[in-house]
Amino acid sequence: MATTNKPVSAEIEALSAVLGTDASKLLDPTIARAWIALLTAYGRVTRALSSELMDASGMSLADFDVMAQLVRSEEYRLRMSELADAALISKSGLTRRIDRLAVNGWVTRRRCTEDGRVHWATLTPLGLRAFKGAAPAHLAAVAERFGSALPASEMERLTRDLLKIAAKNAEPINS
Amino acid sequence: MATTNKPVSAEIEALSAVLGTDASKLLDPTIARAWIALLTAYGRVTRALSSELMDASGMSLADFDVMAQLVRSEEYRLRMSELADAALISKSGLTRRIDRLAVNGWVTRRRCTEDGRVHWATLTPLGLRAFKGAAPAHLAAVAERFGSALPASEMERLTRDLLKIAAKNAEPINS
DNA sequence: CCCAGGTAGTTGCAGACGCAACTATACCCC
DNA sequence: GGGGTATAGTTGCGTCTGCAACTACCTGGG
Repeated sequence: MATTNKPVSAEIEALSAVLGTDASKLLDPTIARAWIALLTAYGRVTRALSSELMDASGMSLADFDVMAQLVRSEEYRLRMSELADAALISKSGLTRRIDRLAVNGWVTRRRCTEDGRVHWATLTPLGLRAFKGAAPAHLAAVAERFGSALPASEMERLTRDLLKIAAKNAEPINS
Repeated sequence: MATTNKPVSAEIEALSAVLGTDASKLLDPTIARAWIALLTAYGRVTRALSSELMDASGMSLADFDVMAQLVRSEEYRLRMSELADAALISKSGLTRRIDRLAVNGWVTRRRCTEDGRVHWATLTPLGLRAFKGAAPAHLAAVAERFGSALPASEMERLTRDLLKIAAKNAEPINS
């Protein structure tokens, strides 16, 4: 990664000199710049959003994502594995995240009566209230930190491009 | 976050119903889609790159970034705090990362003779060799997973957009 | 029946991160 | 030149993560 103040192309030039071969043949400078820009933009925005959300609502970004998935689900509940896939985290990560949300009283975990292997994670009324309390400020922060940088048409183009990249890398997260 | 298979706009619709107010006034759906696309693209690409790099070279993505910063620095060395800023991690994170790299013999840490507070992290010849060994495959993977999704002109536009977003969120990482 | 094999979820473990408090050094100014 | 302040780096601590091994449960074939 590079800071914004230094020209990113220098990275490739330095690598070229060191690698003995022409590094720009290994990684086109245009691509390198874009990749570093993605890392930088992602890192800065998520860092800021995460600490703002935590300060305002005592909720991590990952908590918010998980609860958002439950909010948009029927009866506010999902099976553990569905939820893990939707929130893009590992099964074990979800187990412990639900533990923490359960301690707060925001989510319950109940074994399914029809299939004993399945557990339902369900948003509680308290959890729903917490989410409703957190969402406005968090969504406003996304709009401010991320959304306000580009006009709408450009934002749509950005979406298309990013989804193409995502599509190129569509692999399941849980084995 | 959402999976790719579900229409992202559903997220906003579901939130609207639940939040009681019109969620699209809190977060424009265009922005929401773009934000989720960014999270998804970032998550998938870095996850894949990270495990490929680790398997091939026993090096984490963060290790690679730190070593890349040293490679492009004069005399292959940087002060701890410069390096932390350049690699976008916290001071304490860097301290421990350098510990690990030092155990591998890839980096040394020496106190500066002129200013006793300063410590220089220096890439060793062994570290340089490890980096040279890892770089080609890793850079090729970046080109494949990230770079090949878009034509060059589009990639440049993407870079400009991402840098605008990064610029909107330019805050120092270390207090 | 019951056992083999598959699926859902949890747990042990090791690695990583950041914040805040701490140590060590330098600098400044009276 | 001694005390206050600023800077560089490390450490204690709590938290988060994923992988691999494990438990619990279901299901289908003999």
